[in-house]
Amino acid sequence: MIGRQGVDSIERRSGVSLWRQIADRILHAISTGDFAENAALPPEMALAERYGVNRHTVRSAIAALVQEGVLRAEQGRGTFVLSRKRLSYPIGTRTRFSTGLQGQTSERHIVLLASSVEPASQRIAEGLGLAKGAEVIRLETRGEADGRPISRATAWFDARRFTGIDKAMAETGSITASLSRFGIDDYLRQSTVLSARHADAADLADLDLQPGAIVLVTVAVNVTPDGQPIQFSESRFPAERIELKLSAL
Amino acid sequence: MIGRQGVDSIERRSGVSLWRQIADRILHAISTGDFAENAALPPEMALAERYGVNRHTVRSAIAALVQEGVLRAEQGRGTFVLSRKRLSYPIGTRTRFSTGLQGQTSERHIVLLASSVEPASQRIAEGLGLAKGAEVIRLETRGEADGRPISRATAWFDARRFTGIDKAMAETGSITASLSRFGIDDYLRQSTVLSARHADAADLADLDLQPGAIVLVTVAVNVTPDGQPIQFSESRFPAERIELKLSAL
DNA sequence: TAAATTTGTCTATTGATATAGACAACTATA
DNA sequence: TATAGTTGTCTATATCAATAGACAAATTTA
Repeated sequence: MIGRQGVDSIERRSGVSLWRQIADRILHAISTGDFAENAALPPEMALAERYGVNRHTVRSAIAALVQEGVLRAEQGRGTFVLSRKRLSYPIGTRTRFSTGLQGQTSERHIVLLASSVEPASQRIAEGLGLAKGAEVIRLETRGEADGRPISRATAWFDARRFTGIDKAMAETGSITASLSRFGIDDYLRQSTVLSARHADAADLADLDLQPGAIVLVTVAVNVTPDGQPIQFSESRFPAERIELKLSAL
Repeated sequence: MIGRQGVDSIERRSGVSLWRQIADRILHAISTGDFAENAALPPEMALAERYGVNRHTVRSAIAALVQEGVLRAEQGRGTFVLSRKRLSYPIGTRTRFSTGLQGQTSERHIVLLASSVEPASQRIAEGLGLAKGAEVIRLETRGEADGRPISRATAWFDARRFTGIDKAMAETGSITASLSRFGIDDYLRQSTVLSARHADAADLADLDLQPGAIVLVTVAVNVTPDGQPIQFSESRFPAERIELKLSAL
């Protein structure tokens, strides 16, 4: 063996408290199967030793995860991992919210949080092929699966072409269904740009996340089959609940 | 306008210190163009008011970003945004490290950090179509562009078929070139699964990141044109330096 | 040159974070 | 039914994070 193993220590005075770093590690260990679902976590003392911190610090991390609904602690018995797998959200040429999660969830839908008409910013105008400042309709939506928020999206449409899409969206709860009211029976994903950051205050509230949570961010343009841009969107996915599976684009 | 605007406050007693949250916001503002590159940031007092914190807290955030090389502070003049754009790393059917960043960087290469032979774990065996426990070669690599680390990858190959690929990698500094030594002139990306998390201690060191940094994680399988799996890999990209552009898969 | 603006440094205080130890409460098991 | 193992609660202490105010140092502007 050349080289070295992965270090397993935590960072002090980093701006991120130890209990949150340990909470993140426990979440990661659960997601990789290192800590099995429905099974007991190692005892607090063992975790404290493993991460090189005090037992009380581990307790803070566990308390946060209990609060988040990831763990359940039982006095005298142990602390148990509740089963909530990360959903795998497919991204491809025909990315659709509802169909992609079939088989993984029993229920899923989109909620329209807000809508407005506004002038297009530079990047949105570019994405939609409009002049900067042209009127666009903005839809703020939240995707939910089995009652848990799993996405938070902002979508923009040409206001002239898609007048009333906000109402259609509120009524149908589906982008696909709303677009079909405007004669668009098929659309493709032209481009997707992906990044990640800490959730901001609005995302924390909308996605029911704890401060410090990470969101995956996609910026995408959907087009008609003949290449006409119809939708520009930015979506945020909580990284602790969702992974993105890139299928044939 | 229905609904509400994005909240612009920060979270207290969240496990993430205010100065780090503000540092993240400033980074985000720079990446969205809200704070222009090569221009002065608003004065500390203005930022303190904007984020609802004390001037000293803003100073802590700025100090961290100066440390990271994002800002430069000059007494009496102001604090300036240095220009370091986020690179756009394309992911598609023919994802290649070097070619994808052409035009964005003047120099890029891969460094082999370590290699070893080990038995395949469950998920790696599945990915490569081998029996669990079969011998695989593991390569630990770092990708760099213009002298800055931009990726940290672990790749596994069937040890029987690719004996000596570690040496080839060390000599050529290229996965593509190494594979061609084994008669593989073309390969495709079969699948990519994407997630994000905080960088662990090893990533922090290897990618020259500050604690609390976020990494994008891709888990991918590369196959020959006839569908034979040849490489299983997990790559970490610093979210502050890289965004992933999903092109035609 | 004087005034205004902006970053840099210092002291002081408060609350959150982390460590340490002791013991209570509860559960499983020998 | 003891006993060992586990989580829950309490006190105490030290360090980090955040606020507050004052003033110095450097630069720009009137």
